[in-house]
Amino acid sequence: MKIDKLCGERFKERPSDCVIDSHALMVRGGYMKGVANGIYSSYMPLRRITRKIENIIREEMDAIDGQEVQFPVVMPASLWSESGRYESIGSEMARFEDRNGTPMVLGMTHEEAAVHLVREYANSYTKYPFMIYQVQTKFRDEGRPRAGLIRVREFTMKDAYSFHTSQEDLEEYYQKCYDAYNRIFARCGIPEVVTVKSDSGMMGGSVSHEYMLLTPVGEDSIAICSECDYRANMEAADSIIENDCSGEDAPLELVYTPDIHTIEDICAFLHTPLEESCKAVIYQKNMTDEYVVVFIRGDLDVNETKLTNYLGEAVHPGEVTDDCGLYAGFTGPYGLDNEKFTVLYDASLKGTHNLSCGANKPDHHYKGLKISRDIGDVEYADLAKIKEGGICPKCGKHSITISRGIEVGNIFQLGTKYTKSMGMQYLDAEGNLQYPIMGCYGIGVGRLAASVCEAHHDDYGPIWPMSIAPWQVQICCLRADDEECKKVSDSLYEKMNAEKIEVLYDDRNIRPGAMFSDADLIGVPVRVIVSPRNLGEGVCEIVTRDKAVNEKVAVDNVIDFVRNLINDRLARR
RNA sequence: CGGGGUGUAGCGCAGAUGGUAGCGCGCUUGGUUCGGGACCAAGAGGCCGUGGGUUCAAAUCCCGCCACUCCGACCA
Repeated sequence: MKIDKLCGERFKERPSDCVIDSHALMVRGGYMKGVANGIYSSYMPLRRITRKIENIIREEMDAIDGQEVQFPVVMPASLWSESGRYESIGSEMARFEDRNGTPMVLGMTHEEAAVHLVREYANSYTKYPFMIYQVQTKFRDEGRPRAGLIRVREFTMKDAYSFHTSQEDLEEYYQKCYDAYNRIFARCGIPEVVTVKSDSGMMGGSVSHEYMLLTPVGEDSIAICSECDYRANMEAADSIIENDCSGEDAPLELVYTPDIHTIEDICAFLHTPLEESCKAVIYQKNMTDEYVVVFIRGDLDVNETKLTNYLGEAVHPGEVTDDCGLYAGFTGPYGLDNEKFTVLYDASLKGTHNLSCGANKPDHHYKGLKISRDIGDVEYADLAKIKEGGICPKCGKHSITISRGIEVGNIFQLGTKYTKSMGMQYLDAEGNLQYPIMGCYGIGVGRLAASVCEAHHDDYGPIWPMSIAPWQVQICCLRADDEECKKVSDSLYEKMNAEKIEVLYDDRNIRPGAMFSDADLIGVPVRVIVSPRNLGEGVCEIVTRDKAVNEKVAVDNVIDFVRNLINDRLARR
């Protein structure tokens, strides 16, 4: 490919609306162009990168006996009604009618399609286990796309679905997939990706892991133990709290606290630590608007995902009205009408005493609350967000740190949620009807490309690893108007093409500075610089984008040198 | 969904107190240059997001839409 015909503009100024570097560089480098909010077209460099990523994924999926298939982008709503998700998923699923008025959807994930594809075929235990996968476009009408390719509405995803006749078999395969994913990310140039335990969300199922690239620009928060190997998504991280209950129990005492609403203010007013307070956080159930009051230690926050999972239904922050029976800023456990509201206690309140809390009437709080004495036996649930410096659920030390990460892939043990709801069954060896157990496994291709860029770039552009670089070599003919320089460059270009070396050739008559800047933005790993100055010594200069190599090589040896460099880097994993 | 911001040339932006549009980059032509985004000269390129209103006169003031974007919520 010659660069003067390469579609896409490269430019100097950082676009003002790009927050993260990978986004800015991929726009500046002519990789992509926004079409609408969260929808992009790719130019050739990005397409070559994503194609290489897809092929790495295919190799690894095939290596664990995956079968590549393809599901449709457009599906009838009825298919999604079978699993119940046509009703349960919100506006992130695009819905429309075809010309006959039949409700249709755009695929945002393909569990239903996967079950549909194999449910008649896989009617005997002899056909299990198996895994099918596809690489395809998905559309999710996200409320808030952001950060270039990190969060978009339309994207390419590899999604895989495995089917098993026992939980043990699923777990064995899950582990294979777990390892395959690690190989994929390492081969794409980001071996530093870590796995974390995660919440399964709307996918259902129990065990799941997310593959995270740790970076401050990531949009997920992850709890990581600095002492052991515990890592979990904030949503899934168990919060463990130890309370010191030594000292005298104070009596319950009503205090007049005019115009004091927040728990911080009350503790300051009463000169008590935040840890000795009981905060009320009020939610409403999405379906019924019924109030849910969560009591939690004053220094902690409620994890809404845990709350949703505990209740089995979604909630939103509650709106406290004048006549609802709750007093904003003065809600507390003592004297609260348990019949009228769903009242929950976070485990952080277990074994506490001398708590400050609301008194369920305006301008008053209690101090000296001891739940076991003043309220009685209550059930405690883990509803709190883990916090920085918190206790590690695995090793028990105060060693939790919170990091940010980009989720580049995930794997789920789905169980029988879809096979049951969609009536997929097989006959086991004893002739009994059984529901197969499923796993599913996803990787966002574009997000992975952006993540590699985010992890490996400098001020001048991306530094693509050889395995996914848009081209392997770039020839910079520094003086296209110099006969000898042009002749040598042309000949190198021809030879590389003949040798199937992926080469981008720049023989434009532009100044060296501009040429190097463009090359930096395209991020090709190996650069061959041909100039009158070098040719005067009978050499070309070979440098790598990552600055590891910078050598003068005799013109006749350039091809060999480059080929070895490429092979070395491809062999590295 | 809540709260901000911005829409003026391909890109980045300027256009106080209303008077029919300008700068830098990029693009075209010619010339001089040539190892980290050169210089000179001459050009091309705009329904000022959109619909209303106020006014003799609106990019500018008022109202409504739309789009993009940032922070937060939500998010297989």
